[in-house]
Parts: sequence; C-alpha cells; structure tokens
Amino acid sequence: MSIINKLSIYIVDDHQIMIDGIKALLSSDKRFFVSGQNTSPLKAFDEIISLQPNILITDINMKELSGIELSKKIKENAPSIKILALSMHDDRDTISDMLETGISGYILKNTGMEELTSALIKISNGKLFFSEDVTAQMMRVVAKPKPSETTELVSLTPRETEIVKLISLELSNSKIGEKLFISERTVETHRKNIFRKTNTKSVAGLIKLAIEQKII
Amino acid sequence: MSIINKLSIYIVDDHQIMIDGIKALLSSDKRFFVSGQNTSPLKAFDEIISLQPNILITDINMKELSGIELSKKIKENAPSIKILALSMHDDRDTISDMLETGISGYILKNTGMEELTSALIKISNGKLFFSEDVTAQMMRVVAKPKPSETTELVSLTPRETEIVKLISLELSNSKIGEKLFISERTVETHRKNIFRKTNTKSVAGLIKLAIEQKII
DNA sequence: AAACTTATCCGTACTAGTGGGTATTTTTCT
DNA sequence: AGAAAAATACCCACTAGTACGGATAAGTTT
Repeated sequence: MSIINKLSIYIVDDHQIMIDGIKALLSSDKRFFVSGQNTSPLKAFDEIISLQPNILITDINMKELSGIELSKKIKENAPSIKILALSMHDDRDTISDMLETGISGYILKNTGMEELTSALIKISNGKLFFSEDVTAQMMRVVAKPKPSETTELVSLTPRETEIVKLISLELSNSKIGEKLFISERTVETHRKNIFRKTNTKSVAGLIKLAIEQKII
Repeated sequence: MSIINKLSIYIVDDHQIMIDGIKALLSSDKRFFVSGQNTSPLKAFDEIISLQPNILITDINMKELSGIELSKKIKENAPSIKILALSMHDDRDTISDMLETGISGYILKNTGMEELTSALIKISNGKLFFSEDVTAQMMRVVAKPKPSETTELVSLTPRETEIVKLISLELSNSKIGEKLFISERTVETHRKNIFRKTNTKSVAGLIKLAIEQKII
C-alpha cells in the first residue's frame, strides 16, 4: 500500500506523550499514515490547512485553544477534513458543543487500538463513530426527562390541557370558547381550576410550567 | 452449549414474516434461543412476563399496542428483561419515546445478521446498542440548535429584557414598577413596546418566545 | 444638526381576566 | 347502580391589562 492510498492523519494534543501513544498505535497499521502533529493547537491550524489530512484527531481539553474552537475553525476553512475528537471525559456539554461543530466522531482516551482504527475507517468513509459511553450520554440527553419528577406533579384533565394549549396560542377566553363551542364562562372556570391546580398565578407561570412539562 | 447457557429471545412483531426472518437469522447462531414469539403485543405481554426471556425484540409500529407502550409495561413489571427495539424508520420522536422507556438498543429493520447478533450480545452484557443512523439522529438532537442563537430576530433593549424577566416571574405591572422604581405607566409602555417588537399579543406568546430565545 | 431610538411619564375609557361562589349534566370508575 | 371526576354554565365584585390619547428628555446614528 503506497503512501497515497493511506489515510493521512494529523494529531493535536497538548501532551506529547499522548501523541506518541497514538502514533505508536497507528504505526503498526498500514492503512494509516501520520502526516503531522502538534502540541499547540494554534500552530497546528496553519499546518492542517496546508497539509489537508484526511482526518484530524484532536484532544478537547487544551490550554491555548480548545478542541471545540479548533474544530470550528477547521470546519470553516476546510470542511472536507474529518475530525475525530478525543476526550478524557464524557461530559454532556462538551459533547453537545463538539457535535455542533460538525465532527465525525468522539471517543474517549481509554479507547483501545481496535476501536480507534475502526473509528478512523468509518469516519474516512463519511460515517460517524462514537464511543459507547458517549452514545449512552447522548441517549440520556435525547430521552425525555424522567417521568418521576416532572410529570404527575400536576394532572390536568384532557379538557384543561386543551385549554392550556389554546392559551399558549394567545387566544383570549372568548376565542377559546368559540373554538371549543363552550361559553366563555366555562373557559373562565377551566382557567381558574388550571391556575389552582398548577399553583401558578399568571399566564407567564403557566406557560413556563407547560413548556417544562411538555404539555405544549 | 446447553440451552441454559443460551440467550433466550422473545420476538414481537405484527408481521409473521419478520418474526420468521429474525428466527432464521438467529437459528444459525448457537448463542441464541428463541423462547417465544407473538404477532399480538397484547397476547405477548403475559407470555413474556412468565417466560422472562433475557431479551425482548420488539417492533415499534404495531397496530394493537405500540412497541413503546409494550416496552413501558414490560419495564414496569420485569425491569430485568432487556429490550431491543426494531423499527422501519429512524424517526426522531419515536427514538426519544423509546429511550424514555429504558430500552437497551434500537436498530433498523434493514440491519444485517452481524449487527443484530452483536447488538444482542452487547445488550445481554448490560450495554447499549444503537444503529448508526439512530446514533446520527441522536447526534442531531443533542447538538445545540443554532437558529435560535444566531438569529437575534427581536432585539429588546436591556430595560425591556429586564421587564420580560420580571413578567416571567409572574409579577404584575405594579409590582414590576415598584421593583424597578418606575411608574406602573412606564411598565405598561414597555410592555406595549415589547409586544409590538416581538409580534406577540399575550403573555403566553411572549414567554414562549423568551424561552426559545433563552432570554429567561 | 436632523432623525431616530430609547426611556421615561401621565390620563381616561374600555376590555379582559381574577376569585369568590353555586349548580347541573355527562363521563368514568368501581 | 352509585360515587367520583370532569365538564359545563352562571353570578358578582373586583383587579389587571389594553387602547387610545398625549408628552419630555437623553443618547445614537446619519
């Protein structure tokens, strides 16, 4: 396999030892070729743009410039370069921020050789790769907040829920009455009951609650 | 490998052909044993509870009872049974709803044998497994939505923003006036301007907007 | 300097909504 | 069948908010 057919990799991590480790891991695999490396994300930037590696492996927690910032800059200037983020932690906010920059993968530093290479191959094929822990973390975010706390604190009747939705659509009591074919008085009664049940005293509080509880 | 060491699988899908397909796929693998099956989720429920399979493979879109409902019931009555969801689509809402029920995996029906078995093994070990498309979908959800941040559609003045926050705290105009040492009339004027600017006509709309734009 | 935005202030008339009740009918659950 | 919950409707007194008016002053942009 000639160099031209290998995947060129650029590594940024402010710990040289980490770079060396990854290089060691990849050196035994003929499919990869480390075309560059740098412990300084700032200095790395220009080099990455001129080298145009297939994949950039970047640490996330770096002093000078976070991996998030670096990724953003790279994606702006050379969107075809795929990015694999490396992190110590599976922190929720970091993951979210990184995904926003358009990276292709996110793996943890305790990852073994096999996972790393399979991530690189997948990514080079335009796919995505995430460590299991990262996936689990994403799942937690995607899953709607646990029912134990949020729901059933207030239990509105179907009719009341309907009224809340209409209130959220900025309809007045009389409009709501028209829409539901009930008198305005009835709407007022429902409103009263809703405010009592939800322990809110204005539409402001009600809407906030409704959004929290995904009623609307 | 005796039957006792195999992973017992129960399959629910309202298309018999699908069940047969999965059984065929699994029959060649000695690690698995299909202990039961049903095209009716309702009838399946009791059987699943009494059989206590290691893993339940369930379709999501079923007529009688959705896979979501079934999973919820199973998890309530027998939380140790792992669940692998099968779906035609990588629909955002479905994924979110399924994750909420505490499933262990979610794969698409176009999945091949290898992915299915590796999903089953992972799941039986207490891990999670998601098809790549599902992961990508999760990623999209987890990544912070940019439109709300980039577009400062409404630009409220600092004073107006302050008023919005106080409105959201369920304060009346007079209370807001007291708090900010301005007359109630002034508060009213601000309100007017805020509603005009935000193109909302009631507190309901305003609060929704404020939450969207992270003003409060 | 003129034009514009922002922030402040005030009144009056009118409308919408609140909070206190009471009460009938319909639906749902046991 | 009977009880409980939900939905319906009304009255009254009161308060909050809106829709019109109008005005002044400080700061920013052009």
